[in-house]
Amino acid sequence: METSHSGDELARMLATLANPHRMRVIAALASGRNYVSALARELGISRPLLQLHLARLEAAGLVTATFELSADGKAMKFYDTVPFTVTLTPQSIALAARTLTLEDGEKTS
Amino acid sequence: METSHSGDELARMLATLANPHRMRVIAALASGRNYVSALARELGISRPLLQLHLARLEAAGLVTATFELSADGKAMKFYDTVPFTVTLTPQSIALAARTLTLEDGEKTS
DNA sequence: TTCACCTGCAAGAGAAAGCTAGCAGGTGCC
DNA sequence: GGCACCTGCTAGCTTTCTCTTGCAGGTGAA
Repeated sequence: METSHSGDELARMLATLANPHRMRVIAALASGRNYVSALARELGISRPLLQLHLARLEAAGLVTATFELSADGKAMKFYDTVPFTVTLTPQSIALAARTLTLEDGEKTS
Repeated sequence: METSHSGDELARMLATLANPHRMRVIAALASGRNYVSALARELGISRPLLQLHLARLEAAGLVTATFELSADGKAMKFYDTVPFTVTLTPQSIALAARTLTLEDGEKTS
């Protein structure tokens, strides 16, 4: 399930993974799905902070969210990891760098 | 030449790679070593800026620097890429997350 | 109703990253 | 000397990231 990424996608993915909290979130979800509040308790961080990191992980395509109703009718948002495999080498980075957007005047249209 | 990294090392490596300029530096050096000023011209960025990024890349262990004297006696700093292979999966991240430092009271000594 | 649980959002402060401008040193060649 | 090239450093601004605090909504159970 290897995906070919554009340079910008790869950069955003790496920036997203390069954070201790988000690494721990991936680690926690890799051993089983969970919902936001329980995950916050498990990781020992505040729920708003976790939601911020989950939003970034989801934006980078590293986790997915599913809304479900618990047995007693509570609306709960479950998160899962998205399987991915990215191999980083000088060559793979050189390849991705070819498709990087010019941060300045990108749109020529 | 795969290295096993601590969680902190991996995080710093990812943070270092997650930058368009630094990706381009890796790309440029992957096709051949070069010295600072020439590399700055090739990439179209200012020399001080490039030096900043090179320092970060070197700190993350992704490039190495070698001081050499050119034929006409100029002191020139040549940079090379360090071969590396890092495979990123939810599992590998979960493994690295186990060795993450607690950003707060890390030293118990 | 009150409590315990679930969710979402946003303002504001503090910390870190990114970049420029400008200074310093050196060499060799005309 | 003056110019062209090489290197190194840093003060200071701007932008981005990170995190807390505090508010809003909802449900079911005692």
